[in-house]
Amino acid sequence: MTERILEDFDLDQIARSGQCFRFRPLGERQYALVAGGRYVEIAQQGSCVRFACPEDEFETVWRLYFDLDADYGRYKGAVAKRDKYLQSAIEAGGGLRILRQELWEVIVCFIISQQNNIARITKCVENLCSLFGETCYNSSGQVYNAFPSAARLAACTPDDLTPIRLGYRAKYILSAARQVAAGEVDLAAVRQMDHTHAQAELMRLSGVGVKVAECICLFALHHIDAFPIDTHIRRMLDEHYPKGFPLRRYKGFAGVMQQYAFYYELVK
DNA sequence: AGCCAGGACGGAA
DNA sequence: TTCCGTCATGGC
Repeated sequence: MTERILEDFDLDQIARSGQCFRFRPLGERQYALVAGGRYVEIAQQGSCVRFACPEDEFETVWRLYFDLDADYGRYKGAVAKRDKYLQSAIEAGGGLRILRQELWEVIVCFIISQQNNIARITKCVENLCSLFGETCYNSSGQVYNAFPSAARLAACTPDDLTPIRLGYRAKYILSAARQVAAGEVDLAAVRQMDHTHAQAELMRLSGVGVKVAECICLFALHHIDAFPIDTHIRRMLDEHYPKGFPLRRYKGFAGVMQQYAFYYELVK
């Protein structure tokens, strides 16, 4: 068990932010999370966050995963006082963090996300893991399913994926899995690329366009200058920033502002 | 019944 | 380059 007092951290906001689909609610401000091949239960009371794991696991895994060494106060402080929209967004979602999720998992999750809603995306991901993910047991006897590897999915037929209810996205995922499993797209190399090159390389994958590639860059590769524009962000930009979003002001971390805005559009 | 959901793709124009 | 029809599924 590890406890920490964390600033700019809200477990509910993070779990509902739509960047990760593997938070399972356990109770009031409590979640089970499978990430990085691990299962952990997390609970928050006020600013106190309890991780049901040893200190060393918290330090070596979850500190990085939740981006706890970054100063989100600095990001929020960069917002202009007169920018009422972003100020409201920060007020609503000031506890958000940009997670560092596993690359292949984020690729698949955001291929699924296209023309879809978060509730159904979550169901698809759960189905995918329970059907094809390796069954794992942690030290406290918890049973959980890892996210299925590219090789595992590449071995599937379209019929195998029917019960997942992926719709037309199933063929994208099978194709992308084959590209990765065959080494046609080298994910290890993508991890070493800068934002621009990573985006271009990711777009070689079946079912990955500009928006999905930006989500992958932001939520897996931690290129926090990535700025995915989906239907909500598009509508928000048209309504609140008709003469353009101040990307210059947030140079290098515009993706953090995007996430505040996206979350605000979800909950407002 | 029709519209929308964290879009991408292939083919026209 | 931009535009357009199409692609599954489920909730409202």
